[in-house]
Amino acid sequence: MTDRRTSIGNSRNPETHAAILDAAHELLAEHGYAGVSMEAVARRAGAGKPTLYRWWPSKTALLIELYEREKTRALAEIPDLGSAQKELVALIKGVHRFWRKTPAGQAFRSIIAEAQADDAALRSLRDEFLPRGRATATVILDRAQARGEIAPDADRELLLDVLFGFSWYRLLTHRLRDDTGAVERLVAALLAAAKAGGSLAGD
Amino acid sequence: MTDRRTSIGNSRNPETHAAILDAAHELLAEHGYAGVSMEAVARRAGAGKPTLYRWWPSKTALLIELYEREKTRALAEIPDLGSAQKELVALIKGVHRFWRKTPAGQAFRSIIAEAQADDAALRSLRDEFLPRGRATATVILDRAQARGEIAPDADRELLLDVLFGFSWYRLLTHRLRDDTGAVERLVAALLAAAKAGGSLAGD
DNA sequence: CCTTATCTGAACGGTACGTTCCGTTTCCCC
DNA sequence: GGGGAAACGGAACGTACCGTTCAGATAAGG
Repeated sequence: MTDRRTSIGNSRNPETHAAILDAAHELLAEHGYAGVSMEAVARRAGAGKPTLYRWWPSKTALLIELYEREKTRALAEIPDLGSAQKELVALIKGVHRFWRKTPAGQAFRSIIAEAQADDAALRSLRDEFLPRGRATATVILDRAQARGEIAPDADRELLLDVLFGFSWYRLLTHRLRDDTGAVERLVAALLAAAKAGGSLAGD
Repeated sequence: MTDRRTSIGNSRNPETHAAILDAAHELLAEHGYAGVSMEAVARRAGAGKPTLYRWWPSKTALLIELYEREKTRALAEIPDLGSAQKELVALIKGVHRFWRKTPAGQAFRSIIAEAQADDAALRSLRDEFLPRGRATATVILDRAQARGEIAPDADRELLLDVLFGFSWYRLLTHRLRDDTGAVERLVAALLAAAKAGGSLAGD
């Protein structure tokens, strides 16, 4: 959108790269999912469509890179807060805030939506993208197990499925905001079950 | 797809109505979300596009009607099974089976995806479609409260958000199948919390 | 009988997709 | 210093779908 850009020769132009991600960022913030098309991004970025397709095979790939960029900017690791309750609540609420305050929420909604129409996108979402996002939670659960806050045989995957499922549900129905302590109570309930070793423990 | 249909005069032709829903059903089963376009449905049904748009303002509306039709065919009410645990597990597993065995799962994925690109579709999904689906669960929770299985002030909305959030997550990541007793354990954990009146109870 | 509403089919302008070709720029290597 | 090689923007292409409009045909209902 600024001055004219062109090739810088034999290698990739980082300005072009940034301009395209910035354009996607702005379109996402202004018009949501529907406003983001490869054509619109190219127009806004002052780039050629072949340039987009040279670096990103699909719109989903572009959105994923945008999401990761925002993530490293806005989302920090969760430090040791003394209890799994506090840490998990901080994690979930941090993610919700991230989704609300940045275009990342829009991007993520788009990525999920796209995955429902494209099998390859679904596999990449489930097998590469989501596991990366679970890394922070895994650290928290490791600490919790070391503290003895959850049983050694607790079904951690199920616990995370429930927490992220809840988050997805709120995101996809546009209800991230209604925080009447729901996250706190949900985490408390799940931790209680995971500690007892009864219900959320391995089968 | 069968013989030629035409107007039957002054009133709506039920064969046309059925043929369009059947065509959507088949396309959904064969090609998933991506295979369903208003054009493709019209072609397969041997119908005119104006006919589709006369009765359904959007693809989402068509998919919702298709979903409801399948639902009344495949999904029954949950009878009194003696415990909320059994009933909720039966409900959730029934829904998962419904999503797996019929095109309804594809339809529902499409409806959710569409809602991420269209605000009107999102509102209709959240404020009309989903509440209808919660009716069965509400009956179960009423019985549970009458039995004293969950506290009178339990946060029923949160409980359902968690259960359906989990189900959505599994549906949208195409992992409805891996039942290692996950549903049973999740329901048990939530019911325990809702009975204690501590964590899942009203704030 | 004739208004009225339905149906199919064809066509329209608009948007986006993903690709191809072109001419230009500049680095990298010889 | 010269010559690929690869990147860049721009234009155009064919395909697909969108949602709408028009035409022509059908047949119920008053």
